[in-house]
Amino acid sequence: MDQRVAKLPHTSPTTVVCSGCNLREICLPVGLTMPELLQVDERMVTSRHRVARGEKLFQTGDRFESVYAVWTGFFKTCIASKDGREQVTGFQMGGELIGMDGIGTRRHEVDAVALEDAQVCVIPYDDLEALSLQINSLQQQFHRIMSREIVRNHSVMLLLGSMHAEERLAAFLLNLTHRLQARGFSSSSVVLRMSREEIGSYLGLKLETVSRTFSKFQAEGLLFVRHRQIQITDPVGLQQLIDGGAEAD
Amino acid sequence: MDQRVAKLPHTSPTTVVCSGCNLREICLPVGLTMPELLQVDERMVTSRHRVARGEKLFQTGDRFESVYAVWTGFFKTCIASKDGREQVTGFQMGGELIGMDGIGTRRHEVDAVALEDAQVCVIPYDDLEALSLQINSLQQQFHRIMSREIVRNHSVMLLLGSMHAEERLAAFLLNLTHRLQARGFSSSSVVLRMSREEIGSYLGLKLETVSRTFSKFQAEGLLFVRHRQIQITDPVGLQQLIDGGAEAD
DNA sequence: CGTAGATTTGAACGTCCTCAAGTCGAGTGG
DNA sequence: CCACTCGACTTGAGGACGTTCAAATCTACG
Repeated sequence: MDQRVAKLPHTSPTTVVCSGCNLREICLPVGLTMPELLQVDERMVTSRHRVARGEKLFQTGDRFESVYAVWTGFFKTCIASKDGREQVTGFQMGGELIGMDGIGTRRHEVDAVALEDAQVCVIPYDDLEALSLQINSLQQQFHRIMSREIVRNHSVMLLLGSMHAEERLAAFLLNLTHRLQARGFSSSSVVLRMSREEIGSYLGLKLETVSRTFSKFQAEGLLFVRHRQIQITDPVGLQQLIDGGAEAD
Repeated sequence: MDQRVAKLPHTSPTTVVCSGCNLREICLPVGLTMPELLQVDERMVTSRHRVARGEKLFQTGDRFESVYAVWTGFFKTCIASKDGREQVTGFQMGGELIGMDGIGTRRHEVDAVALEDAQVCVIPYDDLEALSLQINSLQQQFHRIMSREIVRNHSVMLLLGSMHAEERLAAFLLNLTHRLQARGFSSSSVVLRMSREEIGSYLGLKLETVSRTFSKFQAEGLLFVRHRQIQITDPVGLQQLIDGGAEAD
């Protein structure tokens, strides 16, 4: 459970090509021309790793060498303070980048755990930096991704700092469905890949509160819950819950 | 109050040189060699803006054109949701960069407000990108700064998601004093530049709770409070408050 | 010196947490 | 195939922490 997959012989030497990847329109190489894409294929030595459910892609303190693009599967990233507190800082799905936390210190500052069997593209950071110096639009895209990560963090702060339990869970669900929709999945039917406790950690709530809030949403006709299977029947209602939540202000 | 300073004729055409700046060791150009620094001076057209206390350097929705390095003064950045909720996402002091939120969308995603009369170095983003392509260590440094911003956000999430009021305020104060110390100021005597309400917004607490917690800290002999003047007498005690806060886990 | 805004403090309330018990479902071995 | 077991989830009751509402105090600044 605590052995790192990066050390296991899961690396596939198979030629990994961005140019032929179905995720290239939402992943790192968005906006690159075909010649640029081919350069990326050739010079950004990209291998793939498999990470089994429950295993870590990397953990806090590991030397930082690569960033990872999720190809298949689903991850969480989390930090733990000395005294055992854990905070989930994000959930990542296909086309999203993991590991940028390590650039600053050259050590990873979070744990990245696969919530289901997953595959990631390994992007050696030195190669990425080197190629960024030559492909203008790659540099731009990388900056955009980091910037969006910062903005995403801000909205989590807004959520944690000023929203009530119901608003947090509603915002979480809508964010999840929007991202799934962008990947061609149903926006109403979701199978959660994470436990109530992990959702709670991300949202700053206890698992019981998450569970209760799901039940309340169901009682109010906003969705159907059955364990990790969620059917959202009233996304507008969920959105209104968020928008109207601070009218008193 | 809501007019943007960027549009006012405050820009100083005075030659602004990173190579001669007292903050160059903690600001963007950390680690650059002198020749590289001179190139930055020459090609990263850097002017300065004055921003009066209470005025905005930029606000949400403004077109993104530059990032800003705080030279003097003190800022807050915050986001507002439609329904009037406000969340302070950070406080910035000398040597820290503001505006990276705008890279992703080419629009600023936060408001940046001066909490005291301030001066910032304007770093046109196109110039920064262009020069990053030529000065390897500038690119690296910029990536490091964005990465650290992400990591900082993570620790705010930990704070908001799993800490109690006292722990939050203790963590806030220690973070502030550490940053002031790195800039050569006393780490025990602090003049807060922000109101209780702004601290509360950052920490996900109401201003009354912030005030009460300050009073409690004083009663416990951790510090002296007198309005915005803070004397920290027991930083170790504050740190223990944070470290020991979740022993039950 | 007066006023507006910031801060402090008190009391009652509400949301979420804690603790606890019970339910459900997947995987396992008989 | 079914009973068993473990972990995940649900639900209830009581309590804690932080909020809300209110009033008093203080400071800065014109």
